[in-house]
Amino acid sequence: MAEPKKARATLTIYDVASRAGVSIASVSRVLNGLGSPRAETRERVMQAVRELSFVPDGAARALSNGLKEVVGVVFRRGGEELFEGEDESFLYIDVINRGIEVGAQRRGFDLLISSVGFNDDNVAARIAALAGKADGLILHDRMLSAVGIARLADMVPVVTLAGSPTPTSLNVRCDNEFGIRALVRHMVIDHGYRSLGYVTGRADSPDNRTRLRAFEAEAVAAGAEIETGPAWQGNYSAAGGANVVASLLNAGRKLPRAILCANDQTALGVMHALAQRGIRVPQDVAITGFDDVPVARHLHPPLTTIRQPMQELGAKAFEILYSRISAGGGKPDTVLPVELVVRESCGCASGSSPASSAALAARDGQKG
Amino acid sequence: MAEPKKARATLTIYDVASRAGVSIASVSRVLNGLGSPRAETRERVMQAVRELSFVPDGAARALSNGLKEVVGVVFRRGGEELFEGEDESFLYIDVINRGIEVGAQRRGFDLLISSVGFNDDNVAARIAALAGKADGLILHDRMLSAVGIARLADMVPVVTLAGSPTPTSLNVRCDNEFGIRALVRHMVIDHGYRSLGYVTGRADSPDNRTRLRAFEAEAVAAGAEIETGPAWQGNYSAAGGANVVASLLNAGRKLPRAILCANDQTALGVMHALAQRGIRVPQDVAITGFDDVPVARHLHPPLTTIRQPMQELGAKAFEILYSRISAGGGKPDTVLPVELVVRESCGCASGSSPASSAALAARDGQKG
DNA sequence: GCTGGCTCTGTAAGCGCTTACCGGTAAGCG
DNA sequence: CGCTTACCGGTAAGCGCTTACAGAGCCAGC
Repeated sequence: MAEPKKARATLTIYDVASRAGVSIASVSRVLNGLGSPRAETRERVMQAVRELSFVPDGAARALSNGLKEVVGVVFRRGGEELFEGEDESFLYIDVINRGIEVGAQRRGFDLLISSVGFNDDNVAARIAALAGKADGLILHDRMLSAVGIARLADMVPVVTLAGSPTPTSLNVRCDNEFGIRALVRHMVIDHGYRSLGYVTGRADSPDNRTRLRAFEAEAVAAGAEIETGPAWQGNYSAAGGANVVASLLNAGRKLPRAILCANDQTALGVMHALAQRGIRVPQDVAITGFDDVPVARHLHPPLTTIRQPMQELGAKAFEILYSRISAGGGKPDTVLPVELVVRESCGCASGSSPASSAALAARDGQKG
Repeated sequence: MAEPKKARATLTIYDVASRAGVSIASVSRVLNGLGSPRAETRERVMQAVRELSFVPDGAARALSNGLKEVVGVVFRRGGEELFEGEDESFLYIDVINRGIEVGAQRRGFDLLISSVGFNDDNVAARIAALAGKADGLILHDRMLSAVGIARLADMVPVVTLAGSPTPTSLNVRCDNEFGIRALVRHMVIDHGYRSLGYVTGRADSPDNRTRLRAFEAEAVAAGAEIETGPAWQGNYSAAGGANVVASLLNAGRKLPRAILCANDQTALGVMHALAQRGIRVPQDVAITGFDDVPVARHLHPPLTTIRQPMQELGAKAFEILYSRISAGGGKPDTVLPVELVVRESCGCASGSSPASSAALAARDGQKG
């Protein structure tokens, strides 16, 4: 305590070395557990490190060994008109990020995150700046055009989420098609609903297109009537979902018996709009989501949805990026399985068994 | 397009310089907008940069000018037994982080985030590693002991959230006391509830102690009966809240007319437990939260709570850290105002005016 | 026509770390 | 007892950038 506090004039490995009476090389070796320093040497270094509260500078380290141990993560922040002024839009993004973090920590990496506003101007510049600070980038859905991604991947390893691989970037996604098919089968075969609607996500999302196509194909195959088209265009936000219902109703259209939503947030908005008109879920209209975000189970009624292993998705994305960083190469497109989560918004009773012929059939279909 | 792709053998400023036919100093100056390069020089550099897809290395830059433009953010991830196996626990943390990010972006900083599991062993080491990669750290509530924080602040500028300043670290927090007082007054004076319970947060949280004290003081002042004690000990998680209610009920205790919860997550758990027992909110028991997390308005009934300007809290924390980084010094303890948000869980009717004598009185009390 | 003063550009010295390489010391062997 | 072998530890050369300093043109003025 008599120790006069070292002035905040950056402490370096030289300070530690001189205090311990050894060379900087020894300090470095002790700190990194390399070589085989004598016990005494090690102890003196550790002692000095403790006394000085020394932490090696990450930038210098990175510069020296060419590895920053940082992965950049870019995602889109709210942006479009917000539902009741709030930003629930980042719910699922955060779950994925958590997964990335879990994977990263296993390798001593940290996450450098940067969210992009919907109408930020200098997006490319910001992402480039981030790229300079990281060893690789993970891009959430819809961050950049395919060209933009390809260009970016020229500078730094890139993994996209729920997108498509480019010649230089890798991609990880969930099995959307299977999920939608399971949902449609549950609604049509298990519940016997004959008319289905589908509120889409943003038109520019690959995931969205895949889901819509799967919906149409499976519904037709199951012999149900479907409603789609411009009136059913949502945008992955709760506000988008609410809008679709409001417009449909205002136009005097009759709602189908069941409405599948492109994601849980959309379902949230749809249910909200339905509740405002006094339409009951699932008695009048059954609703399903997609994602299984944390709040899905807390809705009234609890939302039947497709669970994407989002945390795993993030962890996988990191692993792929990591192996690309350290070894190069890597599988261009990785698909993760999804799972039907039956709750009550589809019309199933609380606590009833979710095991259904349709779900199983869909699953078999996937396997076969 | 004939251009053979530069091999991924890190592109440097030298490559750009030789391609543009200028020196590396000129490249650097152009990239940073320093000096006054001739238009032709600038153009040639930019051209080369574009052609090569060059991005300057952040580590080298940081090493050279002593600024990484990175803030480390540390927070605690779920950890305790999770409510229905999910991690809603990071809801409010993410809002704060978003605020930090907004502040950071204004200064060209990015966020390096690292969450700490509840029983991770090497927490101090991980935080130290993070410190090495950042210019400063923002620590969420309950990350480290006061001693640990002080030690950390020896190495790097530190700002804590909802904690207390130490001789070397700064702190930013919300006005908990005012919030609790406003809530108590609303319940006792506006609604006339005579018996109040308070489900606490984690015992080791400064915020929690402040809130509990304010609750007791204000309730007594308002002439209400209060219930506290070990049976009311929560832990800021939904599971904690649910447990308190379950234990109380199992012990045959009668619940007070109104229950204030240490935060929204706790309230979520309490309401869930109440619903399972068939106890109605707010008819049988009124509930309030604290935080106003995004889902609070989507609960049934919508949750009356205290809105903490969490995003602003984050932004403020960054600004304070930034000025500390660039200028040193800084206000040790910053307090942000909070606001009563009246919804329905307290017993107010949907859409009724929140303006109340109690809230205003409490506000006046604060001003005076 | 030559010099002083400007402007722009290049050279080189670090920033704090890792690590290849080499020298010194001690132990092992003939 | 002298030389080899092994083992530690120290010296110094970068990693890719910024920037102080100095040099090279160029114009204006005497």
